[in-house]
Amino acid sequence: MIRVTLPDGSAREVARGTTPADIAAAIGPGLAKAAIAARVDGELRDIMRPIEADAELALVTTRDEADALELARHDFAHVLAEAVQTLFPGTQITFGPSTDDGFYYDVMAPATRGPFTMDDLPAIEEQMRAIIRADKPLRREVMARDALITKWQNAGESFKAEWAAELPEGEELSVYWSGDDWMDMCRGPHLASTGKLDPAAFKLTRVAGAYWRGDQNNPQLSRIYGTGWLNKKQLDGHLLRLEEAAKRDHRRLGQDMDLFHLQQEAHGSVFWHPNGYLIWRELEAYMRRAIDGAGYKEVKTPQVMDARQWEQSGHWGKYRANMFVIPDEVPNVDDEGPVISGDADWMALKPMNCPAHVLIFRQGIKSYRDLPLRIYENGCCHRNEPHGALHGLMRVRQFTQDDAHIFCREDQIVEEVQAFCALADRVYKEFGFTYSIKLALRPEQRFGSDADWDKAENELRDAVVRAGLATTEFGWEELPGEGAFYAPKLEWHLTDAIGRTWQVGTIQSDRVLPERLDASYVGEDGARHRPVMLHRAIFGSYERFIGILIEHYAGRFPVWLAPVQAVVATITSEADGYAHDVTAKLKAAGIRVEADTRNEKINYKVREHSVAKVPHLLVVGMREAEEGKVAIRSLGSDGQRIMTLDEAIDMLSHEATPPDLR
RNA sequence: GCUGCUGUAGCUCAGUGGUAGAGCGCGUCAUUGGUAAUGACGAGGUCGGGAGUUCAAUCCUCCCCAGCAGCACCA
Repeated sequence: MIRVTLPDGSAREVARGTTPADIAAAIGPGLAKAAIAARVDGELRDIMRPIEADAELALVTTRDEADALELARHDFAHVLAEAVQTLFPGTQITFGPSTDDGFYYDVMAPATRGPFTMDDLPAIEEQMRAIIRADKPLRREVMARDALITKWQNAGESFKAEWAAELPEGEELSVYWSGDDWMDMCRGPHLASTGKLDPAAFKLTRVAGAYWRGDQNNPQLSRIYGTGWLNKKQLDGHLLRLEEAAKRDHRRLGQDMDLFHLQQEAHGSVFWHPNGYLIWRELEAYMRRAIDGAGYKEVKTPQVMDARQWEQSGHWGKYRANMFVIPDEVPNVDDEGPVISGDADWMALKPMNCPAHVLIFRQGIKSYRDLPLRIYENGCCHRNEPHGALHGLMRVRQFTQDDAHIFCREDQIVEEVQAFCALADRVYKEFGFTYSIKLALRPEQRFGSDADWDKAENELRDAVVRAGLATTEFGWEELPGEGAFYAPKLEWHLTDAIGRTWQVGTIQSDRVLPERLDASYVGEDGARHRPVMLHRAIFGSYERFIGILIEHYAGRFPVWLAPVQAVVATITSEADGYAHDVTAKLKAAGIRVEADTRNEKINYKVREHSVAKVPHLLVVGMREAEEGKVAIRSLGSDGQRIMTLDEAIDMLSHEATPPDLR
């Protein structure tokens, strides 16, 4: 007999090999029906898996949503794989986990056909439903590793065989049977049968290529994605959320609101339209006020530098594949087009600003009294990114960073990092973001001794602790192996209005580049010392940050950022004169305002400016003209507020004031 | 860069082996209307680029470019 302790503290003596399902049945028929899995000593397990020793047992029901979703999604993935193999014999299966909103399975289509496409999905979905309706029991079986490898090899499942062969020798591996005719190697757990899944709670969403084991050098498989839930209501809710997110897509809003465009002749580089560039200019002005107040000096450095400079900084060796390289020569003017002689020196567009900032530091002789020296630049960089990586404003080939480098002494690092934490905190809050901070620790491939890394990691950790931000409330987390090769880094992850996260800000300490580029200062002792260089950014890049803001605000920018802050719209042409007066006064008060005196009905104008997300619409007809008032209709509200022109100017001026100036 | 899909008017999209169509937008005219689309008329496209098959290609084939989704990449 073994002793099983339940969450309420009660214990039961049961025969060895009793299953959680047996215990649920013994407790009551309601629980027997509701229980879908079990936690045995904290580990999630099949409800039909026998308990072999004394244990703490908690039965899992669909009310334990996180566990239930995880189980269901994992099962959906198995059902997907079974369906694909049933429909397309010869397909090899590989790996199929659950995801944040569903599941996927990577399969290798049989050689007789190409990769799977979207067109295959409806039939696969139908087959999955058939498997669910058949309510096939999911049975766990333990097999010897070697027997399993042989079995996979015989079945022509080379990927599965390869994988099993990498698991420790002599280990027993579990497989799961779906009925008696299909199995997959899997650690589990699973629901008791396919019928526990809701056939209306999943949808296959897309097909994409994915490399075997995530390695570019391996064969590419077909990854079939699905979204999976416990019931149809959850699925519908999820699909609705996806639609809502799609409406916020910055590429769509960028076009609708006439903010920017991209075109193939300059792919990966943004054409900013007047409306979009107004947002940029406001952000730039905001950031200048921020860095001026925080003791930074702004600089501007060359776009193109000689390759020798990049060799010295190390970029030529490590980063050249992503650099735009240009010959320093006058092109021929023959009809055939430019020919590169091969004799010219190479130059390159800067992919980063750091070396140029070190070169500024190196001009003249710096004293310890000059430190910390904080050099800021709205630095326009070019990086030749893999074409498949480009994405709207989020990943571009030309971008402008809010980039600064702080040159300081060892003993100033913690203080500087702490000050940066405070600055970043203020900025992110003023844009309405919450955030978490993560510390990316030393990677496998790195420069420097372990002692140096201990020191560098401690400095960053220390600063965040002292800033009081290293708490779970701020999502503090340490990420082993994620640091840069020369230094650990702190990362700021923003959470936007609909709960998505974006990594933007960063600060990292660097002792490598000052060494390579021979930056030094004269210390109190009269000797030369190496400064430490802190690389830091808050927006990350203007392009990406604006993209994030568009999605965060769903295009409804706060007034201070809105490209057009107000429109004065007339009801009849008799009010045109008054409308122009109002517009002129608002302009004089610094409001970005336009007059709409077109020959259109007020309904039309209201609709158009609402769709364009103009924050305030000032409607004027003869009534307002005679009384010197305006009727303000604000975005997001149906009503109107009648007020005098002076009151309106006060209100708009206040709202149009950037948060840091209020 | 890899796999798949897509590329037709400014935008969203139909469509056909015999040199193209809608809605919105744009222009003109009428209308002066009180809070989410007034009506009529009109202009506008060498159907992403190149090559091939064909009497004939926007449509079929091949190559290239770009976009989308995912993968890989993002010191």
